[in-house]
Amino acid sequence: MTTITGKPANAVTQTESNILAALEEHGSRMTWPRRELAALLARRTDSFSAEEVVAGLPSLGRATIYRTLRLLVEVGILCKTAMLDGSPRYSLDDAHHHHHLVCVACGRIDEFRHPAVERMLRAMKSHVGGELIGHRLELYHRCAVCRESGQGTDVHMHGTHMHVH
Amino acid sequence: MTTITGKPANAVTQTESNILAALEEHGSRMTWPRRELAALLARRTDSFSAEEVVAGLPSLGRATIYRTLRLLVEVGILCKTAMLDGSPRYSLDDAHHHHHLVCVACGRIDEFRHPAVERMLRAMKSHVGGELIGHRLELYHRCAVCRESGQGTDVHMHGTHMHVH
DNA sequence: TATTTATTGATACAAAGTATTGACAACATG
DNA sequence: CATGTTGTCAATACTTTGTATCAATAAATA
Repeated sequence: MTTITGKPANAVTQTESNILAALEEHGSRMTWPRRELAALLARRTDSFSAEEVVAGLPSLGRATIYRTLRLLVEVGILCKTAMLDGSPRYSLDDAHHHHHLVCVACGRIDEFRHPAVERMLRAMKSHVGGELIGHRLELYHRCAVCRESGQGTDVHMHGTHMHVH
Repeated sequence: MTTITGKPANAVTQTESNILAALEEHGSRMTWPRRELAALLARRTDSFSAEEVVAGLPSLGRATIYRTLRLLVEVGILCKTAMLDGSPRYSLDDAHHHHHLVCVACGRIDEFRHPAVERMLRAMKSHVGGELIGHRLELYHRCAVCRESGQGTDVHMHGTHMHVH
C-alpha cells in the first residue's frame, strides 16, 4: 500500500505461495491450473487483461482462466478495475481498503489510501442514511513515465463514463 | 440536480427540444432516427440499457442506436454509468459536474453533488501533483422504495469491481 | 483404495458493442 | 433547381469479455 505524495506510487506484488494460501483458506482445491496461474501472477507487477492471461497460458482452457480470475477477485488477491473506455483490467490487490490511480496512457494501476477519501465516504454515508452498500472511486491521470515520454496526450475524456475535472 | 438529504433525490428529465438542440449545437444533422430517439428519451425519467432502446425502437438499426447514444453522451445529454456487475446503464444528464447514486436493486440512478466530494477531489488533485485528468465516483445503495419492499437484499458485493464499506 | 465432489476443457452462447459497406438523405453551391 | 459532397442509415459481420452446459477427470476424504 502506498500513499500519493507526488512521487510515483508502487505497484502491488504477491508471492505464489501467498496466492495459493488465499485459495486454500477459501476452501478451494489445489490444482495444476491454479498453480500455473499463481506462478504467472507472482511474476507480474503491472495490470493485465484476462485475454493476456489466456494468451500466456495456452495449455489452460479459456473458461478456467476466467473462472479462476473471478475466484481470485473474490478471495481478495486481484482487483478488477475499469479503464477509461470501460474495458476491465486486473491487478494485484493488497487486501486493504483502497482506491485506484490509473494511468490513461500506459494502463499502470497503483493503489492508494488517503484520509480525504475516507472523510468523504464517512460524510456521504451519513448523508445517505446508513444504507450505503458500496462505492467505486477511480482517479485517472498520466503517470510520471508517460508524462516524460509524452505518451497519452491524445486521450480524450468525452464519450466515456467519465467526469472531467 | 439534487443533494442527498435522506429524502429520495429526483431523477433528471429532459425535453425533446433540449435534446435536439444539443445535437444541433454540436453540428449534427437533424434526422428522423434522432428525433425518434429524442422523443423516447424525453419520456423517460429512469435509467435504461442500450438494448432496451433497441427493443423500444424496432424501426431503427442497432448500430444507429448505439451511435446515437454515444453521441448523446458526448454532447452531455446522457450519462453512461456502470452497475455493480459492470453492465452499463444510461440516464439523463443535467450537464453539471456530479456523481451517481445507484440503487443495486432497481437500477435507479440519481445524480448528486456534495461539498465533501469536491473537497476530497481538490485534496487528491494537489496530492497527485496537478496531473489528475478525470475521476469516477459511484455510490451504491438500496433506494427507499426497494428498502421498503425488501428488494435487493440478496445482492452480493464480492466478485465485482467493487469496494465494500 | 474407493468414493465423492470440485474442477477442467470444449463448446456454445450471450451482452454490449464496433467496423464495414452500399444506399440514401441533407445541406451547400452554381 | 440540379448537382455534388458528406453525414447518416440499415444490415451484417465481427470483437471483446465473459457465462452456461456438460461429460471427463482429478483432489480431498473416508
